[in-house]
Amino acid sequence: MVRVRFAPAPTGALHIGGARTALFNWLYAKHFGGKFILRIEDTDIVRSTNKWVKTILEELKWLGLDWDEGPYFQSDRLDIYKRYAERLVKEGKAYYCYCSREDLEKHRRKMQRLKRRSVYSGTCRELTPSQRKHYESQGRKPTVRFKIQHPGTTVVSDLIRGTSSFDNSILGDFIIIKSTGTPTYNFAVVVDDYEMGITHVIRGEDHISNTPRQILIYKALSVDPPKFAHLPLILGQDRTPLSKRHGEISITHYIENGYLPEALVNYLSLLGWGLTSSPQILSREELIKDFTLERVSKASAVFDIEKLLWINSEYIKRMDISRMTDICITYLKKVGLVEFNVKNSWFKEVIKLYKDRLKTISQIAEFASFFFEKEVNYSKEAINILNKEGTSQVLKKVKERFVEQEDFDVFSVEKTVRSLALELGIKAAKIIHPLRAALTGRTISPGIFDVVSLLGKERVINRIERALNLLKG
RNA sequence: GUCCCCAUCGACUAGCGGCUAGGUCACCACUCUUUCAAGGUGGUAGCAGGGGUUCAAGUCCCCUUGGGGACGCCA
Repeated sequence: MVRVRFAPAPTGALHIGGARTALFNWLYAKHFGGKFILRIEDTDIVRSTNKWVKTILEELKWLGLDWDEGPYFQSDRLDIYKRYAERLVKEGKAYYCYCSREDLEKHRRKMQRLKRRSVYSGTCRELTPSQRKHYESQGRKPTVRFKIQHPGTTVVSDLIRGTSSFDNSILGDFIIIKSTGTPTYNFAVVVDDYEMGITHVIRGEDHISNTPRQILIYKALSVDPPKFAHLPLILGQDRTPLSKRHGEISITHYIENGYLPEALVNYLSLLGWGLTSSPQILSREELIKDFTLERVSKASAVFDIEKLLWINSEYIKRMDISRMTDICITYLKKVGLVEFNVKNSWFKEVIKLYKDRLKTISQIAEFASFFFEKEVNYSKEAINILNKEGTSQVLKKVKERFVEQEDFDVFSVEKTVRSLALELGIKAAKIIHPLRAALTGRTISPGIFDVVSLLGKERVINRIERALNLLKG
């Protein structure tokens, strides 16, 4: 049975990279009918907060990455780590270290100055009982360090990158329990992954150099390590690791700005992974069916918002119109553009006009505002069109026709405008452009006959009158 | 600095010794058209460089270059 986990630290919102890691774990579990476990790694007491835990859970739920077990919290499991650490000390595989942070920092700086790799010097490796007693009497709180066996080599085999070996001497005796009694990342992960029966550790490439340390802990504990798979990193446009500098990277931002979860999932799945036949739009089911770690690429991938936007627009185009309408109404209410009692059937017609034009749901507010606002705001370009010679004559004529007209459906409106153009001996465009400017305040809109029809007789006439007044003044 | 990893169009990728190096986004042109999108058609663009191995190298090996990661009582 495949058991995988996603283990975020609640020190910030879920970001693009974390979401991708979660997604790949989730896909792997689903593909093999295994379990996806959520574990919160909150051993950094200072930076971890409950607020972020809540945010991360919400973001995962929005993405549809439901977990089968958890969330487990490492902060609830401190006794377990302590027990394992004590066992290692008893077996001579770990030891208490009384070195102060200052001493360690000094050593680190010295090694840096000498351009040497900084590894723990092993000062406390062979303390005698009386030395320990002496330190204890000074009130020093020890850390627990893992004893690295060297000489020796540790081989890491990775499902994505094959094997690579590390000389143990570069590892250094690392801390597994902090002086506060909480475990460090490397130790807690191993204990948890073992206790939780994790079979595959799928995580970011930045963890690759932690892996030999973790393997040595598994060995010391006399248990088999899980299989490892390190995913390539996600980079920004400048090929440095994706961060806030590159723009919005929190999932919350994408939730709030009109992206669809299935679109984001689809895009994320394509970052560092691809099919032989390369369709780009893949449903959740197709992803689950086709996902394998063998197809994950080794090279890091650049996050491309343009492609995400394209995928999002594809999902918008394919979306059921009723659902689309609901989502848009919810969004427009949120930004205060529409009242709470909007007429759904009318609204649906408006949304239909924009379905093929939106890249994000939030663009509806920008593109269609003139449908919802009482007063039209005229853009500079629209005013230019209105100011063209003969415009007011044309607008007056159209207005007259509209006043007389009973039916305001799209066909009737189009017929009216086109026959007027014929009568006046001008091109329909000569009427359409001023009309658009007058009704929408813009030079860009969906088809003008749809706009006229949906705006309705009263508003259309009012707006034309207002535009005419504007021209006089 | 040391260790580890990586390298196909601007971006994501297909390719697992024999392809005119394929697809998608973006870009450009044309088309449709009342504007803007969407749609349709076509196009520009790539194997980082150098050595090997082989009848044959984008594909295997080595070196160089470039990029990244790690070197915390962060995870």
